[in-house]
Amino acid sequence: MEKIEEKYIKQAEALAQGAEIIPDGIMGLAQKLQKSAETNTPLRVKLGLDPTRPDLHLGHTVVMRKLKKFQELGHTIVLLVGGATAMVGDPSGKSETRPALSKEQVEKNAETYFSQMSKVLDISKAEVRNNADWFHKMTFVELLKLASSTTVAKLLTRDDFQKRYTEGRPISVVEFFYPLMQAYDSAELKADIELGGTDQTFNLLMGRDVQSFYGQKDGQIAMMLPLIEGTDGVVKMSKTYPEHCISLTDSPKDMYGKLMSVTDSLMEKYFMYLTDLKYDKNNNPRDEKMRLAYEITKMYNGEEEAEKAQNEFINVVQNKGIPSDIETVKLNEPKGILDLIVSLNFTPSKGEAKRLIQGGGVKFDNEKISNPQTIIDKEGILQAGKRKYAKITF
RNA sequence: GGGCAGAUGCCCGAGUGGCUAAAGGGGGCAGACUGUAAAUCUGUUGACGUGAGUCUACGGUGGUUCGAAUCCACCUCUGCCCA
Repeated sequence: MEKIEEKYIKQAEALAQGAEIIPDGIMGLAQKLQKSAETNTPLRVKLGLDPTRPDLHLGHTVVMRKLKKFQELGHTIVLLVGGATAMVGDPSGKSETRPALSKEQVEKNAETYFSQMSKVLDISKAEVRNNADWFHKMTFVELLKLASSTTVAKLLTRDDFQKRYTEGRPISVVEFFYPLMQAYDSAELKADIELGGTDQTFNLLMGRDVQSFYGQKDGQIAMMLPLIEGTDGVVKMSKTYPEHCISLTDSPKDMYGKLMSVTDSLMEKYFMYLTDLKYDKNNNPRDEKMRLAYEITKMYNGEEEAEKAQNEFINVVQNKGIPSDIETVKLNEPKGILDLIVSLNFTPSKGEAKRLIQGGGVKFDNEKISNPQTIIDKEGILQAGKRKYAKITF
């Protein structure tokens, strides 16, 4: 390895913050950076996108924020839309083969993706590719060639394959192809760096192997970022568990609220990976969490919305007030409380509405309703649970 | 091709003829408390019905039985082993 200049090491250190890099850690990245500068060629930094469910959540932004740093240094961001891989589905243990998406659907989802991503990155400067372009016309013989680049033993070293194999759970052959496809993309794109979550380690490294199999000597390095846990603080934020996700398309109010419901112990991580702020453990944790929620809401919705969301939270949650934007429902005649709750979609069934009442979760004009037979025949504010309100008028 | 094991509610998982709308855990929802929608504790978690109760549900289809998630047959899917 040739001598690497100090400034590239510094740059690599800044870029690598919080990430794990294979091979050669920071030096591996520094080397890439130096070579890029010497040859005056921007690095090609790849990120794969799964177009099946285009909603981005805060977990995705960890990687996107990193990409942005590369972009700011003038490198090329290559966004790979997995139009073909979407048909396979990344092995996640419980995944099944996903339904094939039509070209139109993929494009539509990709659009949704980009509009959300542009809150973090400059999409117009990114190179966007779709692996359907090469996989859809790959011949079987070419596929065999790709398959010959690896072995079953090697694929089985991947954590979740190994786990499933030893536990006797199913592994579809098609899932075996997923890492190979992702790796082939890297060869096709001549990627220098590929970003992903730590769960992508195997796939990212496979990219190097496949690149060299196709004669690219200086293969990509893999940059892994930690997965952040969802609002429950246990399971990673993932589309598989939408209830724990904080989506970029959540309303500012929801985003703020969900952030406030994050387990305390997770705050430091959120600060580090989702914002440019630093967690101050000397502060009251609640105030720190409010600072966090405000900052992130601001990043994706602007200052004004963040302000509103915060005020709303203080009003509704901390002071147990009534939300400012509640729906007004006009009734023509008196209505039973159960029917009313269901018709407002506050609960999916009358049984559940009844349970909610029995649990003490329903109030009308701030008075607890305990009889499920109650008839609502006057104006007032109906509250079901802690988040659902409606103003009833006649 | 053959043998064995398995498929249960949102998820995991117990149950092997009536006491089972189905233990337990997770998650969800709610209540209490609090420094927050955190943590902790408690309750609740198929639908309809005020209620008694009725209906739907344990991979699918049939069958045995007064009665089946539980027994039988066939089918589908999955795993393991043998060839």
